[in-house]
Amino acid sequence: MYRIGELAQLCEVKTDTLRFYEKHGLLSPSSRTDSGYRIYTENDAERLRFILRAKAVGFTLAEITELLSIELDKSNWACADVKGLVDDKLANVEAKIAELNHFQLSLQRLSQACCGGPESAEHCSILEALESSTDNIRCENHSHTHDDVQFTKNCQNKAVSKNSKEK
Amino acid sequence: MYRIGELAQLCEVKTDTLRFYEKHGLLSPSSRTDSGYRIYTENDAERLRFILRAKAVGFTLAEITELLSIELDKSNWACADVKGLVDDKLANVEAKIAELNHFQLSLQRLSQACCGGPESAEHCSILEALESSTDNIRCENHSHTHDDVQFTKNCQNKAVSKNSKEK
DNA sequence: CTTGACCTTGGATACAACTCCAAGGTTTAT
DNA sequence: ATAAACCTTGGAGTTGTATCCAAGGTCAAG
Repeated sequence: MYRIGELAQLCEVKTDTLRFYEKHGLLSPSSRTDSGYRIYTENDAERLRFILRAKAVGFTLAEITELLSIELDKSNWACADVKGLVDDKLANVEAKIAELNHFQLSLQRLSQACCGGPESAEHCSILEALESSTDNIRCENHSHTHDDVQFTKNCQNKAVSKNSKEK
Repeated sequence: MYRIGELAQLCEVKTDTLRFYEKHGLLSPSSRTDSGYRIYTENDAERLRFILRAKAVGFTLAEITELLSIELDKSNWACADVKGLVDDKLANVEAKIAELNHFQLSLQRLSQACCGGPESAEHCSILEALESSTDNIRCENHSHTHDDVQFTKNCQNKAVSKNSKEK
């Protein structure tokens, strides 16, 4: 039997979070003291751990609600139902990964095109790429020959001095 | 010169979005008609395209606000500043990818452990994994020998019938 | 009997990026 | 002159997941 603060500490969540889960139907205390304090059983703690594990693999609270309703009535559900939820989520996660991979690639290209040096950003390849089509990013070396003397000034060299934070 | 609806159509956003960007300081029309209609110039349209391109590589509106303030005052910023924003974002995106990859792996393991068949979920490996440590997921075949006769009933076989949706 | 740590409730706030609505004014086409 | 299509404003709603707050009740120690 735990009071809300005890369960919270045990599972490393905040009491607010437990009340939030209760309000949203994920986890209600099995009973209350006469004075109204929430009392959670070991069973409730297990349910909370179920929730937290499901969160840890990426499920949203809405999805966890579904999982919980299956969990409480297993015999009326098929493996197919459960696996369906997992596979839907997987597809969902993979779609997000694909989007982020796209962002990553674009950002890498932008980053590579820019010297990152202390020079004025007036001819920064990144800004230029954002000013026109994102597709054709060109290195600062040959993007602007506004000053032929500084031909190589804007690329590669200066970058080294600043980027000690690269792992 | 565009009215809000024209610019919206041109750039495939909603008029609400343009007003939203204005309210948040990203893009204001260069002028208004006597009756108060917003009037956007070609310059404004370019600025909008800048915003949309930045969004397309993953920047949030807050980050785009920074980019725009650099863009409007390039000579007082260095390439390092711009590249810094890109690299920060890149790190950010990569962190999210890492998290999602973790979700993906967990979900794949869960999915693989479950037959996905029409059998009762009473011994579903996915639910069992969520009931206890997420780490040791075992296939339904050997997870429960509560009924030796049905040893292979719960795995692999039935899955084929349902999963025609796998691409 | 007071202090401090705990608990209660309802409601507000936060983030991101819109999206929608109502009530009314303007423009354009017929 | 009137209907359709456009525009204005301020403000509310959405999704997801909490987090925080204020005003007050409860409990155990000293």
